Amino acid sequence: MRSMPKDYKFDEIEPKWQSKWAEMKIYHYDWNNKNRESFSIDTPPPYPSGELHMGNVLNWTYFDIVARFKRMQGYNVLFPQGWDCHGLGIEIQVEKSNNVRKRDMPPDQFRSMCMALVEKYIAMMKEGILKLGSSIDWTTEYRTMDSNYWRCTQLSFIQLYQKGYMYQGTHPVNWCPRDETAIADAEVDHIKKEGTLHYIKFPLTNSNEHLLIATSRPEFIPACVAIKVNPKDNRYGKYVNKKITVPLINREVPVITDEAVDMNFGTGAVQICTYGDKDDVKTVIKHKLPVIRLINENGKITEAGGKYASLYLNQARVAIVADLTNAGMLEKTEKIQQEVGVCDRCKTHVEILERTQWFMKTMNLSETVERNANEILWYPDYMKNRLIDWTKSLDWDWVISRQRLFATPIPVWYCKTCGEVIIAKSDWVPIDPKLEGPKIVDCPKCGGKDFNGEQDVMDTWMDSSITCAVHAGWPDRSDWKRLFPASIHPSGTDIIRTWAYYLMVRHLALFDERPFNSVLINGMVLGADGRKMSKSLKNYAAAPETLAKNGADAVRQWAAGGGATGSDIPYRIQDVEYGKRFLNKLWNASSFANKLLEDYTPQSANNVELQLLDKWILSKTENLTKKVTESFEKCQFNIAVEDIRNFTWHVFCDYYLEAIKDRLYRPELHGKESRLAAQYTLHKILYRLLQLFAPVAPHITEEIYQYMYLDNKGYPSIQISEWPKSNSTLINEDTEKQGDLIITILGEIRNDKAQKKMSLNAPIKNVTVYAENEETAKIIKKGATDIISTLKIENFTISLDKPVQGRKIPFLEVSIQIDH
RNA sequence: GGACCGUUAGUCUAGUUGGCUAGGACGUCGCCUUCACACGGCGAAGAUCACCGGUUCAAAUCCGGUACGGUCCACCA
Repeated sequence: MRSMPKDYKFDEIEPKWQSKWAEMKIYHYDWNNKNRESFSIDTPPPYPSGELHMGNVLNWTYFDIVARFKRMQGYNVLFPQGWDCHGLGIEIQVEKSNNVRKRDMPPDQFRSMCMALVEKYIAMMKEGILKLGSSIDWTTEYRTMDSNYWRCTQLSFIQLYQKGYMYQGTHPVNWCPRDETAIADAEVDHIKKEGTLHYIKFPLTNSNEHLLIATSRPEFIPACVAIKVNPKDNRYGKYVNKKITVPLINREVPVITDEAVDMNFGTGAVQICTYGDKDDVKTVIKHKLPVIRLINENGKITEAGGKYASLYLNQARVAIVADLTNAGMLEKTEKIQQEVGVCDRCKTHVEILERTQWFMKTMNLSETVERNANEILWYPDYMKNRLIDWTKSLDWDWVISRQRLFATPIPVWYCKTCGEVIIAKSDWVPIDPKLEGPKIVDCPKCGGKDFNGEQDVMDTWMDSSITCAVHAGWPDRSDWKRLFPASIHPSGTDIIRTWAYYLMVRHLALFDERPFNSVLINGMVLGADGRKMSKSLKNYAAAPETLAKNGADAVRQWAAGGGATGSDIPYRIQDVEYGKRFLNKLWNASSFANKLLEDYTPQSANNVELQLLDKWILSKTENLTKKVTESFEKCQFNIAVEDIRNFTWHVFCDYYLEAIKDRLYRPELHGKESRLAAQYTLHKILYRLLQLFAPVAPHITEEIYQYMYLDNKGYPSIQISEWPKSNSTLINEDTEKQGDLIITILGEIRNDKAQKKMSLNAPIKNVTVYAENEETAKIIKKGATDIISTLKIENFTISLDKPVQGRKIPFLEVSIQIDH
């Protein structure tokens, strides 16, 4: 035991331990150790988008607590870290910051610009993760843009193709005209917007009558293939199966019926265009209507648009509305609130295009996904509904091809002669078919010798939805199943429908096994005002600044204790400051205890006779241990943190430490045995509190451990000390009740002093405690010295007579009379 | 429109198998410069636990309904 400095300096101690832990290699997963059970964390590979934000802080704190807790419990913990590099986000930022367009430059050059930006962002985020004290095994670090990761992603594509899960097809897909790529449903956001509903006359063919249809997208009139009405709509019965002439382009289309048509919206007559929205897609399939390709990849009208060809959609809209007005076909317009699909990266209005794409068959996995979602553990449980509901709501297979540059290539070629699809062999990957041909000479079908490499690349989620297998060592380690399925998969409420879902379908399809056995959900970080945290709302807190100012252990307490797991958590600086003050309290209490234990050796305290309050706090500590362990097991970090802090501060410091001071200072009065018992208890309790708090605040607990317990306990770090098991033989309800009685009496007398505006240190002349029965009197007697010495009482009497006056303690069988 | 979550003191929040005399933090007020800590201690005020009904000896907690807020999903062309 060494003496401790007066103040706790987090800015010196936290970095010190962060580097020492790395040197000690205590975070390594030990492949050679087969005795300890494995515990694997499916760490999310974050999208490098700049500096670490408070949302990351929340997530990384959650699963770092799990990692540290499990390590102390003796598990062989795998805590890897990767980076999800590819994607539109980076491409858009590179275009903006360099003022370039990716189509106007060599793809390789653009790719390297992307990689440079990603590396810059990774460095920023990594710094933040390190400063938070995350116990990551950095030897596992990977990037999805690395060739080795490409190999994994491409290999999984090949294997899924072989299993019949990957296919090429021509179907309508969501399309972002700005980014010129297909996107999946999960990448479409919906925003509320004011639109204009146009009431347009559609003349009945060979008649003077006309149908009035209402549409918010008149620009799609050239692609109108039908008009639909509700079969129950009496207004339109006579038009059904008749032909209508589409205005401006004079094409004849049928009037069809569909029960889905809302008779009360607009005019109850709807134009079906290919494709104005997803509903059109359904109608076209259902009624086998023809498809007119009105727009091309960048949102311009095609030849099919006649005189409007080569206009952008919004230009065509203006022209068409003008023409309709001139022709007297536009009856009126009105404003409506509508919700439109936009690209989640660039917020451009999403169109629907029919183009040949690669798909993964996911629809037939929905039931399996649902069953597995029900079988695994969710923290909190109700979050499973998010995945199940999403799975049930899907109606298209997953489109996995993208028309982009910064992504994993699809390892496929096409024979120039016969069009045969050549899928890469497993040992060809990683490979970029844009740069290299297939490793065969002749087309296996026609013998042709020329091939076109696939230009499309994979959806970023194709990279990140195999993390569970890759983390475990697939495809290179034969024993990767030791770590698969992952023990825990952390996910935010916002990415359940993407990451959790895609992980499920990919692994189920590839390995016929679910990827993880439990899911830990974090909510979103809100600003102090309860709204979503964002720079534009001015409620943004910068994580690096917060960490630098308050230290990781304080910020981690906010993350762990700021609210229930899974719920959104506002960022409150008061919570962080409270955490800081708690650390200060813990430090002071520890350095005080350290002083009181200077002459103490645990060996000397064998069979020491414990006093009531010693047994009392020992019993309470065992109960605390039980409760905290259970809370950590259930990922209820907020409950664990609150229990540990309240106990440490208010039970341990305010009562126990105060009560034993006199026994420690004056052995001549209380006896050496009593002093030793207090030291024994103090030594034991503080160690337990440090251990319980170590997963939440690893730095301060380590520092104190090193000063006070290293020699005695022998673990090089408290982080690998054995997690305490609650010792039920020390739990005694009677002892706790008796101790509580003493504490209550102490409190009452303190209260009396406070009301009389006395200093707590001021001596009291007489205190008489009236007990209602002998049993109570006996208990009070056991704690009498603690009461007397803590409160400086000169004459203390325990009486069995009924009191006439004095303080009556509610719910207890005593009352107190005090003279000062 | 559907699903899920929430509604607890001035503010934020805990309360997960019903036993609560509703816990904590911030803020407010009063007292205490007590030999670990004023980044402290002791205390006070402040809550009809959204509302209505039900089950129960007992409900913040379980059930049904209503209102308001949030999130996700689906939508009106």
